[in-house]
Amino acid sequence: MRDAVGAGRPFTRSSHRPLAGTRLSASPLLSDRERRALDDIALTPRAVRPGDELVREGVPVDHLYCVTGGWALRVKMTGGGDRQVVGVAVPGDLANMDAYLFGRLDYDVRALTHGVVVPIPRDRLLAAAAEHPGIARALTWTALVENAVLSQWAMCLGRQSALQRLAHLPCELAVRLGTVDEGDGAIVRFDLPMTQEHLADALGLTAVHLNRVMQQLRGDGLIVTASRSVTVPDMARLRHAGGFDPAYLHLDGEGPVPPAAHGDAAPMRAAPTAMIR
Amino acid sequence: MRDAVGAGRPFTRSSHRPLAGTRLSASPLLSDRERRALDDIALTPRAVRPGDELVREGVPVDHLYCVTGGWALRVKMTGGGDRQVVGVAVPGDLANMDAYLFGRLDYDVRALTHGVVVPIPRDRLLAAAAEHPGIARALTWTALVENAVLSQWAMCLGRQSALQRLAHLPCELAVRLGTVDEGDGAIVRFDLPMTQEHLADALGLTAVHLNRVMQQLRGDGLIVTASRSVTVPDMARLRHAGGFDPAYLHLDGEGPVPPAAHGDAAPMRAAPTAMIR
DNA sequence: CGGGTCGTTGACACATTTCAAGTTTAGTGG
DNA sequence: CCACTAAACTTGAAATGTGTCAACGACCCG
Repeated sequence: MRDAVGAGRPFTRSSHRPLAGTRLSASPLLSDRERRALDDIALTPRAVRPGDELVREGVPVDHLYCVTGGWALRVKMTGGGDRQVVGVAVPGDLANMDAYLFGRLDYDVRALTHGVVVPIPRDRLLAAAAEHPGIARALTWTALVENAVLSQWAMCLGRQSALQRLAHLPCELAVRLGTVDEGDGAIVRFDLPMTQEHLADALGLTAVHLNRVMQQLRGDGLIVTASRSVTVPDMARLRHAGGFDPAYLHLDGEGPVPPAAHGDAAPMRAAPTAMIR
Repeated sequence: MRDAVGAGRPFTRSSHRPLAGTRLSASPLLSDRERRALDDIALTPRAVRPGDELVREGVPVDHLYCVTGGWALRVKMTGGGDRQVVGVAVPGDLANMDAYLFGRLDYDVRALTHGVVVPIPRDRLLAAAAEHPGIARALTWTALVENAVLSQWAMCLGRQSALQRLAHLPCELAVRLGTVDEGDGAIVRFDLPMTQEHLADALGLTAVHLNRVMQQLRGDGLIVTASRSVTVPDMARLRHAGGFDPAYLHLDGEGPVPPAAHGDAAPMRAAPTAMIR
């Protein structure tokens, strides 16, 4: 049984490599030189607290925020005031890629937990991408993966039952957190700082109904929930219940490019959650 | 009343500029030189017929397909065999951007109508993007817009009623087709070659229920449907019903970059549908 | 003219929402 | 460390939007 919280290599954040361990920086599409160039333009990490608004819909942003510790949520508001979570940023993720090319975003980003974000100035990133093709490529890769995740969410929202959706989400998160490798390991535990209301907002459900469905999942022994973490006794069974197939996450670097990667093309994995305080 | 079919400037496809009019090629992020480089690597246009499968889930692809005429749908299948449309490609769109960096895709792409696609070899595109920063940037832009659209769909699927979703879709399509500019013009008509079943699959509904909701929209005078086209008597009213705000489409080039664009940085607009046969 | 796709209807089942309490848990300040 | 308060989680009963099943009608193309 692996554990995303306690275990994992310690998350070293020498101030010279603020992006180390980050999904973007760990991309095999980057050369070491490019990786360094990225670290060079990153600003000094900033602590965030639960509920902090990193980005507000419609308000100009000129930084990309790379979440190196804690979680953040991307949220859209419907005209009627309903909330829909359209993205979850776990350690290693970019919270607002769109800021790379869009002046203003059409969603909010809020910190879900205490955490750390590394701001990356848009203009310097644009310059870096222009100079280093690998950076441009890694950014596109990131956008395309987000795309694939959103497509999957759309499929779940449109065509799966509440139970399937709720089963699907932890499967995805476990993989993205690096808690479980592609093979469906046995018993897995990880932090899940989302409240039931957050989960409902992500899955297009009511908090009330989500609660009931979650009880069902618990009753079936598919998940065990502690205070703010989940244990999955049998990953294979949960995956089956949620119709989960990790292919869409494109973890295997089955990319087209026999990458220009030389040096530390380490297998990508999210940095373990590094809370503040 | 503008009309996307009959009207519009004729779609000239001099074999030397196969991508002219395309969203990618029209990007203000491209210099003329880069635009030419794109055209140079494009292969000769290929005619497709309704139902043709451009891409199949899991099968390796090494071309991006730019739809220059007709429509194509991106479709994901659920484990239980249900269909979810996760993307609509109208003339000017890339049908399978992910092929740029992913070996295999996690969705199918099928031609919805007779049409024309311009294949772009992945490896040559990668090389071109490495050489021309503007191309890399335009590709990322494309991916980010797709992202924004998917987020919006997720919000609709998760939090809007059947009626709102059905009202929302034509609003989006009208804008993407260039049938209506940002301001909400008055009366608008355009081709909508999707069957009710396609629409249902896009909106996460049953064909039966979609039919009923559509009757409601018709009854309210919000849309008028002809054989395979829609007329929107009052765009503002339909937008209101669907909670549509075009901001997420990022049509206004409110980008960060006082672009390197010189020369024909024409306002982007989809090429009018150019059917074959 | 015929066959198949597409659209339309009706009656009914059911998943999910709504409303309106409770109960537990976590966070905060004394 | 306890008390207190707000946030999170549960529960029940009733309303409703959407799905299901099954059939029929209209249209288009060959």
